[in-house]
Amino acid sequence: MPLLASDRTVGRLSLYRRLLSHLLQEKVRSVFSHRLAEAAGVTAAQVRRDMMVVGYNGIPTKGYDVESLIESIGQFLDAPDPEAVALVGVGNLGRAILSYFDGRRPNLKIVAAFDNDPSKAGQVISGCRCYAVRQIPEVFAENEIATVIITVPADQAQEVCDLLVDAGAKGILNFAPVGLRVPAYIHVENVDMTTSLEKAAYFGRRP
Amino acid sequence: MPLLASDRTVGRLSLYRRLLSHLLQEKVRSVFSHRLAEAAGVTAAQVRRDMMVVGYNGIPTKGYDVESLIESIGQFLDAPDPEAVALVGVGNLGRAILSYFDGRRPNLKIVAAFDNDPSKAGQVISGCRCYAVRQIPEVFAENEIATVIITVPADQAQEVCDLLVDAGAKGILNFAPVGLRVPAYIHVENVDMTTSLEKAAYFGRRP
DNA sequence: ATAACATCGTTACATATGTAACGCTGTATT
DNA sequence: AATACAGCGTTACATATGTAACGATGTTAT
Ligand SMILES: NC(=O)c1ccc[n+]([C@@H]2O[C@H](COP(=O)([O-])OP(=O)(O)OC[C@H]3O[C@@H](n4cnc5c(N)ncnc54)[C@H](O)[C@@H]3O)[C@@H](O)[C@H]2O)c1
Ligand SMILES: NC(=O)c1ccc[n+]([C@@H]2O[C@H](COP(=O)([O-])OP(=O)(O)OC[C@H]3O[C@@H](n4cnc5c(N)ncnc54)[C@H](O)[C@@H]3O)[C@@H](O)[C@H]2O)c1
Repeated sequence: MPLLASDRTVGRLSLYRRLLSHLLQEKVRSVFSHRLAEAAGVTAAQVRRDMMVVGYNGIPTKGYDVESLIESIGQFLDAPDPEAVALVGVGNLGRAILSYFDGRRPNLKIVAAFDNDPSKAGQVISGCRCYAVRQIPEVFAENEIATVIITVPADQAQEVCDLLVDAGAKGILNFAPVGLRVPAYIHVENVDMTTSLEKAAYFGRRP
Repeated sequence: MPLLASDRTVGRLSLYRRLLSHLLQEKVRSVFSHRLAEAAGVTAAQVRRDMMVVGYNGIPTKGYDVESLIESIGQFLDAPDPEAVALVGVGNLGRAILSYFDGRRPNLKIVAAFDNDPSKAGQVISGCRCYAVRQIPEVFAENEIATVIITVPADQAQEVCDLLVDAGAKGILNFAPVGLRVPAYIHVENVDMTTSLEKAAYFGRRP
């Protein structure tokens, strides 16, 4: 299993897996690179090339076996054991995300939420328990949390980020519209909705 | 003003503008490519190259004038007149987005929200009026809406998308985890949070 | 005034990413 | 059993994107 996979490739693999899961729900057993490509919005060659990365082999005239391909992508993308995820900032967006991920990916489950609003502590929102910010170190240690989601106001994001890194976070999904300063070994994935909306408007205008 | 700008370039320009706005709030008048690059997480050469695209010229030893650079990027990215945006699906995520964009970008304002839940129609949420789905054509025509945000459940997204395209949408920001089928001249910008979270986890694990 | 210097704009180069071509493989059909 | 063929894996190619190098330029200090 090669350890090399580009950012883009990982993104597509994640997408393929979701599409394959839908197919499985519809009792589809096998799929050709063409069809998977069409659903993902890429070329068939791209799909086949991505399969090389995960080391999965299809069968000519049969295509890919949906179930075992999901399994293979999982082995490549996921950690060996289910992973615990934490979210910080139980506001409008944070609550929406908690409800969205509730029960969605068993291997990547949000098990703890943190907020500095005292009234949040102790609550259970969308199946996720809320804690005070000062409890981050202990909860992270108990659950071996390495992946976190930041949904606090922009002016609080860096401060919160530092706490999370100290507590052992390695991968950060950041929704605050600020560039976080982190050590080199930490990975930050930014979701920038303002930029996305401006891109939609720009390219919608100029085809 | 060249009409060529890659997806990535547009994304960075949008980011630069936000960073520059922050600088302006702090009364910073001018900025060097190095500092802007650092804040954006790119190289100084990248910043200078991007400035070529918008046709803006800085001054050696002075750098870029913050205020006029914001103006130039705006002329490049934005439509000549303020643009109206619509959102469909006033649920958990939709409401969070309405509150987030409320009064943020004057040139790109969410003026209408749509939902098929009758109790939503007539409400005003975060300064945005809600309508029934069947009112899409008239409201789009009245406000010349070309950019839309889709936050309906996945199994409703394609249907809603078709309505929006018929009503004149050109740029679509899609939060539903499905690949939308649209005519070639329509631009779809997907925000895929599941993929983003899986990427954060994957690259956090393997540096 | 002029020389020194930091930064800019631009061109040339390097890497990353995506596309297409091609031979191989396994199934189905006669 | 032989043959046709559709799809796969792989390699080679094309394009897109990012990085660095270099000469031009304007400001500041002597
Ligand atoms: N709402 C959206 O759709 C949206 C879209 C894009 C980006 N964002 C960004 O996401 C972040 C959250 O947005 P929101 O709309 O949910 O805001 P919000 O104000 O509704 O929620 C923020 C939450 O963070 C908590 N908080 C504040 N400081 C904290 C701290 N130091 N430690 C822990 N918790 C703290 C608050 O108590 C609150 O519950 C912001 O940075 C915003 O810019 C939001
Ligand atoms: N909540 C999140 O953080 C999150 C994250 C990523 C993606 N998403 C995606 O965003 C979408 C919305 O998520 P949500 O959590 O807000 O769901 P939600 O159920 O809270 O909201 C959906 C809203 O859409 C409305 N709706 C349903 N069908 C409609 C139709 N045909 N026309 C108009 N309106 C319709 C519903 O009345 C409801 O108000 C989903 O596709 C979800 O997968 C959500």
